[in-house]
Amino acid sequence: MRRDFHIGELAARTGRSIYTIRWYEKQGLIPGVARDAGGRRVYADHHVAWLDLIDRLRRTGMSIAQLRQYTALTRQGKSALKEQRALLAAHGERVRETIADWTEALALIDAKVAFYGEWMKQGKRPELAPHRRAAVPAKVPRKRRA
Amino acid sequence: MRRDFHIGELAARTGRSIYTIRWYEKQGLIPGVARDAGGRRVYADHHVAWLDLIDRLRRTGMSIAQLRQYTALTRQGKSALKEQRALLAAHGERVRETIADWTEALALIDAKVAFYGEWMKQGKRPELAPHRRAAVPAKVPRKRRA
DNA sequence: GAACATGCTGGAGCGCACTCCAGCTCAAGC
DNA sequence: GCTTGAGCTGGAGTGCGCTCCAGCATGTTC
Repeated sequence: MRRDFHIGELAARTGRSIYTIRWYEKQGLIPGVARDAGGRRVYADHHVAWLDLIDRLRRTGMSIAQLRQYTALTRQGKSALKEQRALLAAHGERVRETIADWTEALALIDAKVAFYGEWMKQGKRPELAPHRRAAVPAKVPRKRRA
Repeated sequence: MRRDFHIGELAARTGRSIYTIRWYEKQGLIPGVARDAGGRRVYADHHVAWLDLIDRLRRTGMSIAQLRQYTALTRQGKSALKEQRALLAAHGERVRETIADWTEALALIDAKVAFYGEWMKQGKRPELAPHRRAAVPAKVPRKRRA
């Protein structure tokens, strides 16, 4: 069974570039990276799993800064369990909100696509374009950049 | 009833900054902006609606470049209806995929939060951490930066 | 007609998340 | 023992989407 390996294999197994992995480490997102006699980084299977988790969080909009915080908490282990949980739960909440937001947007997009369909079918513009009546609240400051 | 207004009011009514509005126009995202005698931009209510639509699309991950394309198509009016519809439908598909992706990620996050809860309750790490068994496909090149 | 607000332009700057390079070391295979 | 390949470092560069500024023109109020 495989024991450990170098950065090239980690890159291949996670789909991230070697550059990115080194950069992530520099940002404090990859704890527990040993070096071999020649100064090369040495990884084990759990690093693959960790990078996959990181990737899930990144892809759901978690910033590098928050990821750094989370990583720092996991480094503290058991003593910071509560904080680890809280951070992840908060992120989950943001994800839930975003999904709701996107779902709402999707309804609008679908309506507009249907509207175009009608327009094409009838050869003339149907009454009241959907986006002209959409009561989108105007002043709300944008919370996330999804 | 209100007829038209200047950039300050448009900014106030859409929640975007004056800078952003001017920049959007430079990027070709705001068609039909007239000028008054003094060279100032003049807007009407439909610009508010348009900016709200733009915002919906932006917030669901449409890039400025795609928005530019879409705007160009709407400028062509009826003759490009089919393309407008296709572009929006394609975006809708991407939104659908992203929602699915995020929903999947949310399940993982919730599982991990629950795992932390167990750990804290039992005082010892439960069997098999969820992210260590998650069979995330590794090599798939990331398609979007959500 | 002076003061103040609002708007204009071109262009510089910024924050984020990478991405890449030059120049070097080290290890393994022939 | 020499070539080849993989990895190392510090630092520069990139793309995106804004954000802001200086310096100037115009409009409004008193």
